[in-house]
Amino acid sequence: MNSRPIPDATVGRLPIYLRALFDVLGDRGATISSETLARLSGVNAAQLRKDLSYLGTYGTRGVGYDVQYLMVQISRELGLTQDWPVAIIGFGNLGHALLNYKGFAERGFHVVAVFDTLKSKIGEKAGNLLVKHIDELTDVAGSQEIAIAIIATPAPAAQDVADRLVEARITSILNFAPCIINVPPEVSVRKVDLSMELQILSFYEQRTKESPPVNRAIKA
Amino acid sequence: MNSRPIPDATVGRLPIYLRALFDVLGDRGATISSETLARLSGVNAAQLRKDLSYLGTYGTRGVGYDVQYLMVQISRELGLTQDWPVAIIGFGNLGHALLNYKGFAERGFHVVAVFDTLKSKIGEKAGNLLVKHIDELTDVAGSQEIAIAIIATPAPAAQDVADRLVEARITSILNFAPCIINVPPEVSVRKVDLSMELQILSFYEQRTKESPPVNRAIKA
DNA sequence: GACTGTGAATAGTTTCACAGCC
DNA sequence: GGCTGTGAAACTATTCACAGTC
Repeated sequence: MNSRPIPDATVGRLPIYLRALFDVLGDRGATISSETLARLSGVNAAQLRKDLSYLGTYGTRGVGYDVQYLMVQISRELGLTQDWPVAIIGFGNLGHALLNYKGFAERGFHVVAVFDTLKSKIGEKAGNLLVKHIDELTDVAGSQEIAIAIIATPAPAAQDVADRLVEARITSILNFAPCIINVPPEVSVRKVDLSMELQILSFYEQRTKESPPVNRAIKA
Repeated sequence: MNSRPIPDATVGRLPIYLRALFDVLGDRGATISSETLARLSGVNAAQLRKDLSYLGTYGTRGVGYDVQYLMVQISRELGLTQDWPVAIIGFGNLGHALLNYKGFAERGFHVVAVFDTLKSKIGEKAGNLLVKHIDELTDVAGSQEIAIAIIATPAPAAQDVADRLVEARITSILNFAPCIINVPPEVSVRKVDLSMELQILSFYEQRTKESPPVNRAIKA
């Protein structure tokens, strides 16, 4: 079965598989079994096979998956065969860290513009870019064909930034500000909330302290 | 129904509710309906009510939830009524951003130690702390009773750091390095992978470009 | 009348287990 | 024999719809 809808849960794991394949990438023509790739990815082998089966029939029974070929297929499915120009809004500590993060370029994400509102930051050097005022967003986004933006501002500014992003016809937003932003339904938002992750850890930490240490595999 | 197991999916949403309540926090005794709180949190009202019902019976029919009281209950459930000393391993860009992130302290997470391996970084100022060599991890973690650590190193160093954390009896790890780390089952790990989030956005972005713009609410 | 709490229904996800192919 | 692909089973999560309470 090859045709459409790939479950959201599967989509969320494809980048993990891709990373694992990248790490294991050896000779041309090397293959990997579902068992091995699953272990490297921290999932169950049956789940890995089912996930991959949504993309197509890329394995060979009795042999496994061709590493290179599988990487190409997953990349294509994720839309990583093209370059994605990305904008970062907010050039504080987090904005700096994101700009310098090597993992983006590896996957075809190129930061092509950095915006802020603070007078003091406008014109500052950001890698080989200059920080622009957010009023230039629509112009720059249009001319550079930016579809993806990263919000790295404080929470109070996030909704205003989101509104501007929507106006600039950006359709995918990664939000690091610790708040919910409202956007029209055709815009995709993903949220990374740093303190949220710690709170979830705190929950399980407390649990294991209360009762005798019991395994806790955490998901989602 | 009050007794135990709170679903993982619910635990993952409690911090969102807490954030929304915090934002709406007004007068003493103010109440909020499941409808309103759900909207602010970006979830369905029935789901919110079911989630809260796992914690106990904290609402009043015909009225809603007392904002302050509900915040206390959620905080208690998440283990946020105590302070959590936290260590950051890796003092690069991301380590800096995390150290300066205000959202942690708000929820009782206090960075009490920062480690690195680079000679040049040891002794450097990190807020009101000094960066220590990772060899001191076990000593410091023991004396400061650190239970939670954040890995903010490059990927190749992450597994070694994780092993040291386990040895230092740290039981909760937030991993920002783009790789899977192996730990014994009694240790909780959560992973934040920045480029993974962009890859998932890329998938949905590509989808909407292929077919006429269709709503895409993304979860997981 | 307004709004919560929750069984029942539905939808989605994971795991099992094995047929089918190399 | 080894390993994939996948129906069926088991489990988990979400949503509906309404009885119960203020």
